[in-house]
Amino acid sequence: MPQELSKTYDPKDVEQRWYKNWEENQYFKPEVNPKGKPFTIVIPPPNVTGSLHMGHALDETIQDIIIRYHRMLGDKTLWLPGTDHAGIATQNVVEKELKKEGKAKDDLGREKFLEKVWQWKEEYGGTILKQLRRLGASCDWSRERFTLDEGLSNAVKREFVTLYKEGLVYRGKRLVNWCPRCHTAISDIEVDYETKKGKLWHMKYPLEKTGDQRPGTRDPKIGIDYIVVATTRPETMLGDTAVAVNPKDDRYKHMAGKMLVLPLVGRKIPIIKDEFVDPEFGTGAVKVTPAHDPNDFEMGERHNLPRVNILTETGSIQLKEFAPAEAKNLKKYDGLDRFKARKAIVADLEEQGLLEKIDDYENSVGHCYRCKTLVEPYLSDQWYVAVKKLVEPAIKAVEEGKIKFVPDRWTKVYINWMTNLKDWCISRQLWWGHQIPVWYCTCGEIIVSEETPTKCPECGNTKIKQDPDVFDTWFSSCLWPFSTLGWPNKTDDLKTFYPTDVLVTGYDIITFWVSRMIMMGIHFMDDVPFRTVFIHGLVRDKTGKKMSKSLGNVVDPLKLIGEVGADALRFALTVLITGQGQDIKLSDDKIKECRNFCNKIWNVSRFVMMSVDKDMLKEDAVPIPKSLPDKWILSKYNRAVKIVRQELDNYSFGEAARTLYDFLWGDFCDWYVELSKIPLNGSDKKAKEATQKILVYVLRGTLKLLHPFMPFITEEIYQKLGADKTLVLSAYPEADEKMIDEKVEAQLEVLQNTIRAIRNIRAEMNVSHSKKCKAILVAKGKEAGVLKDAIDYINVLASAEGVEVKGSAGKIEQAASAVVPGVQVFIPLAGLIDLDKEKERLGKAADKLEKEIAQIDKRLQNKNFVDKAPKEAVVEAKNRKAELEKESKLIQERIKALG
RNA sequence: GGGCGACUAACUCAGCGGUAGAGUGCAUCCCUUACAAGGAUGAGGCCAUAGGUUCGAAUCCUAUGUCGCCCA
Repeated sequence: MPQELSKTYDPKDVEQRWYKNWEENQYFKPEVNPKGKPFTIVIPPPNVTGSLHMGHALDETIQDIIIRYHRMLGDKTLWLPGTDHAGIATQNVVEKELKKEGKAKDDLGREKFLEKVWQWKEEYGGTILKQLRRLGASCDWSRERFTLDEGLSNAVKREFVTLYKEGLVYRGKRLVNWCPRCHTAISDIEVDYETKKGKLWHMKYPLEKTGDQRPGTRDPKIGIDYIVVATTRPETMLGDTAVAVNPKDDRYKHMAGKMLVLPLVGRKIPIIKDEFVDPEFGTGAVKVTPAHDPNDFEMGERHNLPRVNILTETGSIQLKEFAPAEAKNLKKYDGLDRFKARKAIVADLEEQGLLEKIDDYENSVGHCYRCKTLVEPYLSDQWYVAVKKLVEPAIKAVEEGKIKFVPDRWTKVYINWMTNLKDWCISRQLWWGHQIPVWYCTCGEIIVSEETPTKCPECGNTKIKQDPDVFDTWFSSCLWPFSTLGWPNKTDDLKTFYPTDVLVTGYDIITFWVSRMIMMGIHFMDDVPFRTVFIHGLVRDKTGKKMSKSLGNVVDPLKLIGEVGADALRFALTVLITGQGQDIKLSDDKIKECRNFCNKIWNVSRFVMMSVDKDMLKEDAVPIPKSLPDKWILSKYNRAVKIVRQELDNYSFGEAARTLYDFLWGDFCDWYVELSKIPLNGSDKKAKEATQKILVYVLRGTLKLLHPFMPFITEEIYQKLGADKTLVLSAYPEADEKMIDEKVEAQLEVLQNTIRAIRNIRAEMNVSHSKKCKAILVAKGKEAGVLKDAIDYINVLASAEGVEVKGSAGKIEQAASAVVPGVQVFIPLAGLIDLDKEKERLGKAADKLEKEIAQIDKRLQNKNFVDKAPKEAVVEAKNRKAELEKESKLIQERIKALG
């Protein structure tokens, strides 16, 4: 009985139905393979505010392929899902919501605001995890975690308190990257630098008047000597506490040690000498603002300069750190935004004749990676991780191969970055996150504790105040590979699943996340967090541009899933993965190609189901091949199994997908299925039965091979074939090496070549498909044997009839002909062939052969080649030449025969 | 300024020492009882450039160019 299947594959109901089934049956729990060896991946936790974009789609598809493969290998496989609380991003989202109601977070207060965020999280936060299900991700949802969970919060407290006790975290007043819009510090790597066109202002700083003035550049208006300094940030001059020159700079030798009077402010500042100053830059003299520039900060340290913080947290001028007399001079600037202040200050300097000139200048400026606001170097109290001790073992682990980067080139990037790592600012002036477990007492005592203290242990005061800041989100996500498994508790999961096996992520967060997990994993677990890091490229649009909202080139994976199905999307992303981990250019064409592939799978399955009795569909035994095509497809199939397994083991996902595509479409559909139609429609019952069994066997095996890549369609068909359990838990096929038979493959190639030659002649001679043609095949030995057995196949596949196999050509004149290795093909076309055209066709074939022969000949005549190349290479070349010469000779004879 | 990567058919990319490949597109033919989301056939490439290593280089090395990333 033929099965009833629609003519095209429709993924819509299939995908949702199967995911529900899998989830309900808890197939994704590691416990389904209780005896297997543990295999673990933790998901790079997406932002809880996020929704699925193409980058996720690629990342999760790769992980799902690995996970499903290992599950089918019988491993005790865990893919642990979850989300990240994403401090700044989430707080921003909720603040925006509040703004719509005309409120700010300070109107609510910390507690109420946090309630709001939690509410928001409960309502909208899970979206991305639901979307992962649409993609087919086989995560163990019973183990889902969130970085602000109670357990993970405890882990962060343990982390901080331990590091504090070890002296690896400290509090310091330093310059941080400050986002005036987010009102928080951000770490060095959260700053994006952008080259922008700006100005270089040249300002005159007058020398303090003393008795023995030396000749300098005399400004007649001011009447005293001055120094010109160049700056891109004129407004920060309010905070200048020195001017620096290079000690080797002769121009300023006489001025060092003198004092200047800072314009507008009236502060007396020294001229100092520092190697850091580049004499080539500007005038060779630079203003030093220790509170507002990282380099100046360091210079300030070296020369013991005071720091004057001139900005508020929102980036406006503040006067509270100025001396009273100075503040009085500056009243007009108080509260001005930094950009307005710049204008005012430049205008005032100009008015006083202290602005020499303004040049155009390009420099790179830091922006907040979250909100793109210009970042301000800002002096404030922050907590830092002293990374030096953590970095060393983290580098060593990678150098010793305990962690392997795939592709390997990322190793260098990682080590290079780690080597230059600076201390990590971990406090953030936000509300959403893990509040820092530090309490301050009025007596000056600092209490660092996992438990919330009720009073000061020193003075007994109960009015202690917790640090209002929270931790950088990455300070919690760097624990992810073990905090999610229960750490700091010694849970069974932790024992079983740590270290995890693979981490899959894009190269953009090697620095943010991967490196920090390695540091913390080694530090707290005494073992690496994962053994392999698979780094993939980023998904770009079809022209190679980054997908972004502003460019309007974002492709929504969910929309695509709705249109073509998750399987097609997954497969498109997978086939585009390259060995070098290049960025992926996703195009509509590729998506369409993969949707068509789904359809191909669907239809060949329809064919198998229509061609095989229902009870035979269920048979799972390895079939016994009868015919040459039978042996051939089993050889090709087992070869594919072997290669795909190797490729999956080597993380060559693109290769594996392409191998399967080529096998299923190129070998199975184009050849075996077409060849199978002969025995299926023939009278030889045994041959028919063998073919049917092989069709089912190879199809079922291929579905298994494909399942990690395309879970839905494969399960749907697998079940339609009749199965008593899910494909999710079936065993991944193993190659039977005995079935791989090169001789058989070579024999079928003779058949393929012959059929292609006949088809070619027919096409060139415009013989319509419906018109059968006669064919005479001249061959000897093995080739003759193959062809004699294959006459029925040739008849059908090449639309021929009356095919003869002969030992020699004899007299054949009115015929088109072709030569393939071992076989001469003649198509008698009495009166139909155009002699000139046929000669031209043969001539072209002959030319091609001659060219190749000449090439090989050149090699063989090279004495060095014959002497030095491996013997096999020489023999191969000789054989090849002989074969080509034979073909060439036959064609030449043909041309002669045509006259 | 330092580093990394890419440059192969019209397009997107494989291949990474021994006869240049795929998909799409194009051209021609075909609605042949799995599939027109399909089948068949064909055209199309001094593998960026210049040196070098090698018997032999798209493949390894060294420069150069163009483009793209990362770090300072």
